[in-house]
Amino acid sequence: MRRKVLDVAEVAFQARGYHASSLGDLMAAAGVSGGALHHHFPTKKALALAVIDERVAAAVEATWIAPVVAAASAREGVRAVFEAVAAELDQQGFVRGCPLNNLAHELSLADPDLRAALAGIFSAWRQAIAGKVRADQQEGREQGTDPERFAALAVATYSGAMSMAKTAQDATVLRDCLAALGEA
Amino acid sequence: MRRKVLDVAEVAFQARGYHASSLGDLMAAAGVSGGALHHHFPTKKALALAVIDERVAAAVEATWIAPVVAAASAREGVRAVFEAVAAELDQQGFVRGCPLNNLAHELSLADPDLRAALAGIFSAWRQAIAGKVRADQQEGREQGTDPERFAALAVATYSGAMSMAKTAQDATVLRDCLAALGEA
DNA sequence: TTGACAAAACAGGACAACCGGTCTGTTTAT
DNA sequence: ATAAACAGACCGGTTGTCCTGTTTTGTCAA
Repeated sequence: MRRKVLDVAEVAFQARGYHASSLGDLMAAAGVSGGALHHHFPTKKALALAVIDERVAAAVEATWIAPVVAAASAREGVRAVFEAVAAELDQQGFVRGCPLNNLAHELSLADPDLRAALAGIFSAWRQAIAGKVRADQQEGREQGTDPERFAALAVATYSGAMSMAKTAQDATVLRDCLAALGEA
Repeated sequence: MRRKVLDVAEVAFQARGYHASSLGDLMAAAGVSGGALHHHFPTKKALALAVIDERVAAAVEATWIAPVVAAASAREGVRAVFEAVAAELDQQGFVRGCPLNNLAHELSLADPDLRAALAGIFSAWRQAIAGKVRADQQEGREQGTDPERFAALAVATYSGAMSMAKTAQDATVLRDCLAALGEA
């Protein structure tokens, strides 16, 4: 039951946003009653926090952190993620946007607890990339690059490109940005 | 009257978002009645379209397009905008986010007309930057850069950095990204 | 294994507040 | 005199929270 609600909320929050997803819609989609929903998540905010902590964090880990950590280098990892996401969006034919950025945009100014949870995920993401750059430097694969700044640029570029791709419903901008990063 | 409503809606939509800004709140803040509001904007969506077409477009023009067009080069213009925005956010001590990206995130999947209006602003923004790069190339100030890709990267990086700055309530990431763009 | 009991999970109704849109009447501007 | 602008009431529907009652699950002792 709890998992059904989380599954449904994760999808709805990404596709429509938090405010535009009513508890009624989520209950109907998950096939649960008000009593059951409120037993597991006493308030709508509690549900959002659970989605952020359990689902959004996991999505960033799977889409970004794990591939970068496992890649031959940070640059190779970033390139691979951009390409994988662009290919996946092309195949889907629809761009729902980045789960983290979709919620971060909507909720960062709305609630400090939600903002803190979202900020924590951004921070972990950036630290993972910066950590990989440092490992690259120690092993001679990279030099002259500031790890924190590289990480900030990678996360910002991806976040912005996903926003643009969502508005344009076209994943080409991801490839354009990757090419421009390679050139610059 | 009409202008008061637009003023108030522009601020509320940026600060809280469209769905979390009720017409009641906007009316109270603008000091107008329901009759007056609906005379000028028959539906909430019409109000959002007006804010996008008249206020968001103007903000992107003032913050980005005009300075880049007037700069010595596209790269100099991009640098100057990042720095100016970072400085302004530091002075404000608060990050509300980019008016275009805030609404684009919330509304792109919610309504095709709103998405089209937002996409149009992104497109004009990118074209202005790409056009400046082309002018630079013709006058020998730039070479070997793909104008469209450079523009995509500049817009994406700024958009992503503003999202991150809003979540962190800290403008440092704008400077980090600018420095990383300079290095890369 | 069974029965008793408690806790957890679930169903679904009630509630006040809120929402955007519709509409009639009044005021203001031309 | 007429059109535009404005006031504010009304409406049905929606919303998240709160709550009581019922069902299911877990635990324990006999």
